Amino acid sequence: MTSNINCNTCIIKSSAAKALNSEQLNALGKNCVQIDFKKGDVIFKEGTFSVNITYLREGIVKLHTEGKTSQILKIAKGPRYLGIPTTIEEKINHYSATALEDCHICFIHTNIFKSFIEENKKFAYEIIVELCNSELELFQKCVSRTKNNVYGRLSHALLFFSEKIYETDNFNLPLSREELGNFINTTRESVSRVLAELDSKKVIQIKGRQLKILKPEALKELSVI
DNA sequence: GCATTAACCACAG
DNA sequence: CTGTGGTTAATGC
Repeated sequence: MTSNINCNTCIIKSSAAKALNSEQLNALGKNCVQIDFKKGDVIFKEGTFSVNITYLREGIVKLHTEGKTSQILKIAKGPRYLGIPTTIEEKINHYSATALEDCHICFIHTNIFKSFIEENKKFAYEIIVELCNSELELFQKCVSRTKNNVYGRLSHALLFFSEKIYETDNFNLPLSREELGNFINTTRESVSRVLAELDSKKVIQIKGRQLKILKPEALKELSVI
């Protein structure tokens, strides 16, 4: 149960962890736990105390706010870190993470993570790169949400799932209509209507959550970004 | 004014 | 949880 993890032999290291030497990887193994989550499981929750950096080795999660007006902030696919902004210099999680598919997660003590940043330049640099990518992605999303109408926002989201998450034109949507609405700032009714209309125009094929993108170019035209 | 967009509500699968 | 229809408020032309 309390056996240490061997991070030296991990084949799904983050690009930052690849910069660690063997000694540091041993230290990392002693200061983290790996936990498997099932689809639908809560990984961490908004408002709770947090002393860990969360590393999503494998799987897909949604980062979201709690409450009646729940917003989906981001959909993330492993490998990548999840909780850096909500853990560094913060005691309380500012958002929740829920598994959309089965996930392998490593919880890493914030202290060892911080010490790596101090003692290993390459590690720190790779963390900055990841945070920069994340910010750019959010800027894009921000523009899409501000400049696009419902068609454009949904098109953007469908392309995002297709290109960034599943890397195929044919996949199952990981979200309900309601959640999709929360993701692109609209209502479940609008999502239903737009999906039905795109289907009737043969831009996509939608059956329940089964989605096939027939004309990605058409979706790109609907979205300004 | 008139048309369009999208939210809100209600009700039926 | 979804799909659809009616209603309505806001916005653009």
